[in-house]
Amino acid sequence: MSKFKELEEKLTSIVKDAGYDVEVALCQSNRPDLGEYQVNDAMKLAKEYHKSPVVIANEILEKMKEHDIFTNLNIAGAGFINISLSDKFLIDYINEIKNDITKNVDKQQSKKIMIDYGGANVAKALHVGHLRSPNIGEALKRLANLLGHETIGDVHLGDSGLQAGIVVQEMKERFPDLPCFKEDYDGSDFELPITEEDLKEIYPTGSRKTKEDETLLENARQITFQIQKNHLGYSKLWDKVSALSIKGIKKTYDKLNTSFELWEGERDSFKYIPEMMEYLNSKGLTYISEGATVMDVKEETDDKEIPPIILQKSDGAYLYATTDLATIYSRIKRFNPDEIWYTTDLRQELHFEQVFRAATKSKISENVKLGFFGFGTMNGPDGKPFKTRSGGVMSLDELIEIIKDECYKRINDNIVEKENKEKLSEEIAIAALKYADLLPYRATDYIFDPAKFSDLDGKTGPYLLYSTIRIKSLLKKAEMEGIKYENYTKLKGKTERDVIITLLNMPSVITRAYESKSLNEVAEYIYKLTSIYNKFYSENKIIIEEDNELRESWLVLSKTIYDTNMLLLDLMGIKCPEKM
RNA sequence: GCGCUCGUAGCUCAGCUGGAUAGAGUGUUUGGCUACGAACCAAAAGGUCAGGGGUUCGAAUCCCUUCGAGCGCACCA
Repeated sequence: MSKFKELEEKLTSIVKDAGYDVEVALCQSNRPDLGEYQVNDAMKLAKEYHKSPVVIANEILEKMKEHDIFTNLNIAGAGFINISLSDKFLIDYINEIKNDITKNVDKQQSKKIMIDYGGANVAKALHVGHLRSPNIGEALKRLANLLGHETIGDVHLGDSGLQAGIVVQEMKERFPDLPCFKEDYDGSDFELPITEEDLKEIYPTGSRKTKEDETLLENARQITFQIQKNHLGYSKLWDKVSALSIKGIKKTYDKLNTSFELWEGERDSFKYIPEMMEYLNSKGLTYISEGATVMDVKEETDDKEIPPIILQKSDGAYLYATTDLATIYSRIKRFNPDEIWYTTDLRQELHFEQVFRAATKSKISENVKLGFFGFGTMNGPDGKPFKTRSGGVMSLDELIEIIKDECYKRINDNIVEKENKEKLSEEIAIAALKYADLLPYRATDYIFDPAKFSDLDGKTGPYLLYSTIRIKSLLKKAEMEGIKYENYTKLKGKTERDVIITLLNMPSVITRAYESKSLNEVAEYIYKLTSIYNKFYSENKIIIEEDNELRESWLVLSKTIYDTNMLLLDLMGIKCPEKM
C-alpha cells in the first residue's frame, strides 16, 4: 500500500476513534499558509450527527495530536482541519520508495482487459484524426499494467469497408491482367504490382471516381460485398493489399510508441458471423424489418430513442455493428476477458451503446464488462474538421515531420552528435505530440493546430524530457566525481518539502486516472512535479554543497524524481532520450 | 423533434465524488547564465466561471431555465 493511502486509512481510524464513521479523503490544501493537507469531513459529519462542525473538528483534532506524524494542526473557518506532516514522516517516505518507485502506486486486484484502440483503415493513410486513439489507448493499457492488470491490445483495423471495393475496382482498371481477375482463378499466389507509395494514391483516386460516378460506386459496393462473401480473387487481392498497407500503418504506430498484441481487423470477425447469427436467431432476438435483419435493443426504462441494431442489410451485406458484435463474440470465446474497453471518437457512442446492449441482451457478453471511453472530436482552429492549407487532410506522418523540423532546429550541436540529430528530433517531436494530446481531458473536443504541437516551451513534452535528462546528467556527474548517496536523512528547505508532498500525492493521481480513463491528470501531475523540482534545482547547487548529509539527501531526492519521471513518461508512451 | 458533449484569463486548456482567496501554459512587461545543461528559474498584469433562478453552512461543480457552439439519431465505417 502506498504511503498516501496508509495516511488516509490512519486518518479514517483516528476519526473513528473520535467516534465518527467516515472514510477520510485527504486533499492537498489550497491554503498552504494554513497547512499542507486539509480534512473536510467535519462539515459532512455535522449534519449526520447533529453537532456543530467546529466541535466535531476539535474532537478529531484532539485525537490527531496523539500521533507524532502530524504537525501544525489547526482548525479554521467552518470546520476545516488543517494538517501538516512531520519531517520524519516525509524522510521515511522517501527512503521507503527510493529504490522502487512502483511502491508509490496502489496495485489493484488483477483483471484481464482487452483494449480496442488504433482503428486504422487499411489502404487509407493515417491522418491527424487517428492520433488520439493510439495515444490514449496505449496509455490506458500501460496504466492498467502498472496497476497490475493483464492487457491485450487489439488494433482492430478497418478492413471490411467500402474502401476495399474501391481499391480492388481501381486495381482492376489499372491491372486487368492480374490472375486474380481471371474467371478461372485458382487462388494461387501472384506478385502485387504496386508499392506502399502507390497505395497512398490509389485509394484517393478511386474514391474520387466513385464520388463522380454512380455506377462505379455501386460496383465498388458489389465488390465489397463479394469480399465479405470470400470471393476467391477479390479476397486474395485485398489480402495482399492489406498486408502491404499494414506495413506502413505499423511503421507509423511504431513511431508513436504504440504497439498491439493483436493485429486483427473487422474481417477476422467474419468467420464468427454465421455462428453468431444462428445463436441470435435461435434466441428469437432478430427479425426482418424493411428487408434488413435487425435486433431491438431499446429498453423500457429508456428516456431516449435507441434504434434497432442492423445486423444484415437488405442485400445481405454485413455492417459495422455486425462485425463489432461478432468481434465481441470472438474475443470472449477466445480470450475470456473480464473487461473490454473501446477508445474511439465520442461520435461513435450511440453505435457502441447499441452493440453493447445487443451483446448483453443476447448474453454474448455475460459477466464481461464492456466500456466505451470516447474522446473529443478533432477540429481545426476554426472549429470545423481539420484541413490543410491546400484543403486536404494532413497525414499523421506529415504532422510528425512538421514538428520534427522544429525540434531539429533547436538541438544544441555542442551536446548532440550530428549523426544522432535526425533520430533525436523525431523522439522529441513524438514526445511533444503525445504530451500535447494527452494533456486535455479525454472527452473534451479537440482543437487541432499544428502550431500548438510545435510549441516546445512551457508545459510540453520537450520540457519534461529536458528536465529529466538534466537530472540524469546531474546524477552522472555525481557518480563521476565519486559521490556516494544512499539515504535521505536531512530535510531542510521549503521547496524540497513541496517536492516530497507532491510526490506523496502520486498514488491518488494514478488511481483517479484509472477510474476516469483519462491521462490528463497524470500529464498535469508530471508537469507539476517536474516544475517544483526545477525550482528546487535552481535554488540549490547540489554537487558543490558542502554539507555532505544534505548533498546526499538531495541526490537521493533527485534520483527519486528521475525514476518517477521515467515511470510516468513511459506510462504516457513517451521515450526519454539520453541527451538533447 | 429526441439525445449526447460543451461555454472558465487575449489564446489553448485544468479545476477530482460541492469546500476556504479561481489554476496552469502561452502571449505581454520585467529580472536572473564566463553554467551541477537557460528547451530553465523568478516577478507583475490579466476572470461578473455565458445569462437568470433554485438546492445549503458553502456552487465553476448539483437541479431547472434562457441564449450560444459542436456532434449523433436504421441499411457508411
